[in-house]
Amino acid sequence: MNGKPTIKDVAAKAGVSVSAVSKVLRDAYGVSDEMRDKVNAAVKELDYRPRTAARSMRGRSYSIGVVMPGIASSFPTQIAEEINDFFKPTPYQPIITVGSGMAKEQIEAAEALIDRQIDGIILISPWMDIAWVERLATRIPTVLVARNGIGRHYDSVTDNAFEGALAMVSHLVELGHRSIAYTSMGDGGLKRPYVLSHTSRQDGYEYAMKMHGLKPRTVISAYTEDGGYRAGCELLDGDEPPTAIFAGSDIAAFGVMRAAYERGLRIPEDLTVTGYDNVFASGLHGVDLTTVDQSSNRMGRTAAQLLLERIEGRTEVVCRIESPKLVVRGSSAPPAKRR
Amino acid sequence: MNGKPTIKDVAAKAGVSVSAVSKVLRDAYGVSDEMRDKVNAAVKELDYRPRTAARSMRGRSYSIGVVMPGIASSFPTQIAEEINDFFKPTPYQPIITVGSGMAKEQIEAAEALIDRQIDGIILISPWMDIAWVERLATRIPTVLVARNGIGRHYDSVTDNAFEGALAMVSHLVELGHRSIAYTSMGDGGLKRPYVLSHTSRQDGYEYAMKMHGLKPRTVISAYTEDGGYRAGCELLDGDEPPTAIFAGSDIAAFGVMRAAYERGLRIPEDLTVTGYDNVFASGLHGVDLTTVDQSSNRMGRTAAQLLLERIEGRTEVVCRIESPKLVVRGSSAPPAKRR
DNA sequence: CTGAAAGCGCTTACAG
DNA sequence: CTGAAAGCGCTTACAG
Repeated sequence: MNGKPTIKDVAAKAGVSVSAVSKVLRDAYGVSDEMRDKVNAAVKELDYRPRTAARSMRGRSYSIGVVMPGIASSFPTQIAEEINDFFKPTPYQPIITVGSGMAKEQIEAAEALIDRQIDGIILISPWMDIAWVERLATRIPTVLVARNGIGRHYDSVTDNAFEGALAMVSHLVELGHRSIAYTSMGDGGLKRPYVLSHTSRQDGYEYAMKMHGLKPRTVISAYTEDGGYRAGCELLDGDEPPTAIFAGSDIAAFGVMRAAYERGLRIPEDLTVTGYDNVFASGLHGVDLTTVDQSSNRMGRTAAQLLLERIEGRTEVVCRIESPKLVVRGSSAPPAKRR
Repeated sequence: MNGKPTIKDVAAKAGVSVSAVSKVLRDAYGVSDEMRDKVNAAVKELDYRPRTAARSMRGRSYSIGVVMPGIASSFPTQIAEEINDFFKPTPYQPIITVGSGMAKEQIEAAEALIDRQIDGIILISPWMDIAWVERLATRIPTVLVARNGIGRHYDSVTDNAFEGALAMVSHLVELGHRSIAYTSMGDGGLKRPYVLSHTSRQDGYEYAMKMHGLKPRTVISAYTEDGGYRAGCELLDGDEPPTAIFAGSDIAAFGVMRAAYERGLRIPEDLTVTGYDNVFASGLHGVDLTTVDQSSNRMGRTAAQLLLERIEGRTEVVCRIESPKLVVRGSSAPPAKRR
């Protein structure tokens, strides 16, 4: 046996018939416990997974279709929409699957797709450890979005988060801020240099602070409105509240703003708040958040393009790094003379 | 031949071999023009589409996998995420596909899924005409979200948009407004009662206005920030600018707000602006939009539940209508004494 | 309870 | 250029 194991391989290893394996797999009526155990052992040993395509020729595909209108409203959805647009004129159909921000769920989602015999896969902000990704990439054309590091078998598209964070800190320092805090999130156990963008943003922030002779001050919490709120509370209620808070994502910045308003602070008069991502809501009047745009409008297309090239045979690794740009709006201003 | 046509049926109809059909389909080398024409005619006549599952057993699946982290940031994405959560503990895997807000693209997206042998399909805000949907529903379990009317072969989940719009108008009238304009979007040629939610919102608005003895005034434009902006400009630059603008969607309301601010108007002192949907951004400090929440947090799960029941054999039609609720925030207030 | 055989709808060498 | 046959990896009656 070579390549992905089939039901035949399982049957051979377990020393039973193919139909018996099929029955155990489908939990069908009429199998002895002994048979079940033997088959399950063989399945586990071979790491066997039934192919949905073969299955659906007779039985069910266990696939549910969902058709929805456009979705470009956050970084991942924007990327997904561009991928979709890119493949429209080709015979390929993107099928999207949603995991959470956890490695385990993302692996499950990816495997569900592989069971469906996809020709290639794009992972957006993937939390899986790099060994898993490399293994995946030896089996199927793979492109990663928003994950740093150069792979051996896959392509990647990232923004230069280090540079983006650096630009933001420089902007704040130029305005006169000296006490600039940063909110980030945990690294999820990912090891350098194969980290997600936010780690690289944090690196950029810390590097820039030191470069300007300032002391970095990072609070770790979630990249959610609530996470930002908690980080904001911690910073603003502390001994020496900063004059500027650079949130690692716009969503978190919204939470920081809430904490600030709750304390009667005006933005930007009393406190400067900035973010990263340039999501739709950041541009709204009344929000007007200074942020960094990671040019996600190109990242999705680039990822799709790279995947297509791989499907068509390219094997050399390509790693594209887009340059982010600072978007200055009304939430940043010089610090108040005294507090 | 009965059921969906196969390559065999095409071959029989065209009077050629199965392999010949396969070659024409894949544009492979070595087919005469005559053969090509015969096959294409048969394909068209039978409305044949190759099954991706069978295809992928030897060749390509023409499916691209995209794995992305959570996406609940707009009405459709929120629905999609809940569907996803619902199926997590089941053996079914939702595969999401993105169309635009146009019937043609949505049909293409749906067909791409059917080619992949899905067991059931959920359509979110579908623009296809009802005959197409009914035909689909006779072939495969189908559930519609946010589309009015009771089907013969499919289930549906909607919010009571009429009631929601009515509640909003009553709120505005209670505040003292008499001149309340509304922004909607086109009906896309859909015929009553099988309309999308926004038509029903408009009906509710117009009914409520008449009920209060007021003259309805609706501007049609897109449900986008820009569409709202254009509608806002039209209303505010007109002869008798309204004291309140009820936008048919939050996104459009953001555009109306931009038009207002651009003209130096304060919200809510000089102009009341309200929306519908209660998207994330509406709750942000500085936006603080009065709106209607269509309890989309239940709609997705309900749709998934109904689909599962259909897959498992139910055939009676179920139509669930959720009650929306008014969310009063800072963008609505009594009209200025004089303008 | 277990297994040999047919078949799902395609594609792919291989003859003709 | 065209077609008969084998095969992809499963499931499904059907015997045993």
